[in-house]
Amino acid sequence: MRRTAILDAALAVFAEHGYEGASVDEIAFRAEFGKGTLYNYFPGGKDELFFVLFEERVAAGLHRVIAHALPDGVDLSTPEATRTAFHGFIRALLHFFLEESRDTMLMFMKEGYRTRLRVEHEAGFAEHFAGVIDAVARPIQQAVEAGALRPLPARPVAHILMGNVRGFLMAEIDAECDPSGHFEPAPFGTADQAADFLTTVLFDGLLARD
Amino acid sequence: MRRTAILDAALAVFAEHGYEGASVDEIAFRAEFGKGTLYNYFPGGKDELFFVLFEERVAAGLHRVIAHALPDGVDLSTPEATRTAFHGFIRALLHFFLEESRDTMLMFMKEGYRTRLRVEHEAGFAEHFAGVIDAVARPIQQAVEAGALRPLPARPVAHILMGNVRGFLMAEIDAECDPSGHFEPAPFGTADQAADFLTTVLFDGLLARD
DNA sequence: TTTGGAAGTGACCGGTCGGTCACTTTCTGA
DNA sequence: TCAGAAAGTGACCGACCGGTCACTTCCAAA
Repeated sequence: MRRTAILDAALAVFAEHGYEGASVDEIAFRAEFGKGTLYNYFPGGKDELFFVLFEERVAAGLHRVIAHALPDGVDLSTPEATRTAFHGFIRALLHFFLEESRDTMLMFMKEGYRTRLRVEHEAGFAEHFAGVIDAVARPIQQAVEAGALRPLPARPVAHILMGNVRGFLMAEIDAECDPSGHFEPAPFGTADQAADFLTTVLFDGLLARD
Repeated sequence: MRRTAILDAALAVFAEHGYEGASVDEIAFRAEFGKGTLYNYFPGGKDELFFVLFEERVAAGLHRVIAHALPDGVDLSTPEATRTAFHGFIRALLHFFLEESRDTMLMFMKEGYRTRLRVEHEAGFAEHFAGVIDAVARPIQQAVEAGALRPLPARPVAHILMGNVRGFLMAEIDAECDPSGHFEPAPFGTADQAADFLTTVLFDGLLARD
């Protein structure tokens, strides 16, 4: 499938150089097609490539992880069950981005903010973002109603949760992009250790309990 | 002071368009100088402007807030005192970025990741980042040793804390850049409400307590 | 008033990049 | 076999941008 090959190449180039730094020539070269062919498949050019990638790789990947790790009917009736469920979710997110599709993560990290700047696609991006947050907020709301979580508004909590995962991934990029060692040691350890750590901080809280 | 005028203009343009989108012509135009003058003051051009701004505005501002809100000798002997101290710190950070210097925040948010990509200045950027994290980690370590916080490693906790502030600011940008209303309502409320919310999540934890 | 250097300037240069389109190659079905 | 359509191509174009430098303006000291 030509389309997929072009998207793969575009993802790799966006992940490596960011949106501005990516050149359509390089994308076409890596996909082993002429630039004209690329424009046959994506008349909108660079812009359309970025949007489609965000839609089909980033947003779709996130929804897949959410559906798998926090399925309808997951037990959220007690604090312990809720903690376990979200611990698994955080771990699944980290594994997805770090291992399954690293390029997706890099594009997501480096260019996340850009989605707010492109007026043409603003509505589309906003829809995807809101969809992800909503999908995470739903089980949170459920757990709040069951008395398993503090009575906090669900969407802000979902923002916080996703923001912390994002923060961990940023730190990973730091450590990776820094051969001189200024950022080492990697602040969170492995993906599993990071999931444990994030879960402890977010669900148990930083304050000591007797 | 010419230098300051140029830096002010550069900060405004970087905040508005990001690093790639900013043109040296526009910076010179806004500073009301010829482009040549700009190169007299900053021979390194765009790159040097960005680095100096990051150094003198972003990093210096963060250190000022830290020194003011978490001074040496602040009481971190009990969970309650620690919670109060960091609540004040989070509030001070949000106020600094949202009210005192919005452009600084925007540049910081939009281009934070870029600092990892510019090899020439990598060491300088890394030093500033590490310095900020260290300054936050120091009181955290103190509180951990006093038994006020869980026995978690201080630097990762500092990362988490700063990452959450960053996440809130990102959400603010979203809400601000979205006239069509897809992101509304602003997920965290005012800066003070956001500080309360973040403190609750991070220090008390999400799980319900009987 | 003169003068020499410091400060300021913007037209210009080389290079890059997104996008186009006239042309070539490949496919298909009659 | 062949003709016409579909798919593929890359040289080229115009726009833009960072950085330069020969020139002008300013100013302070003599």
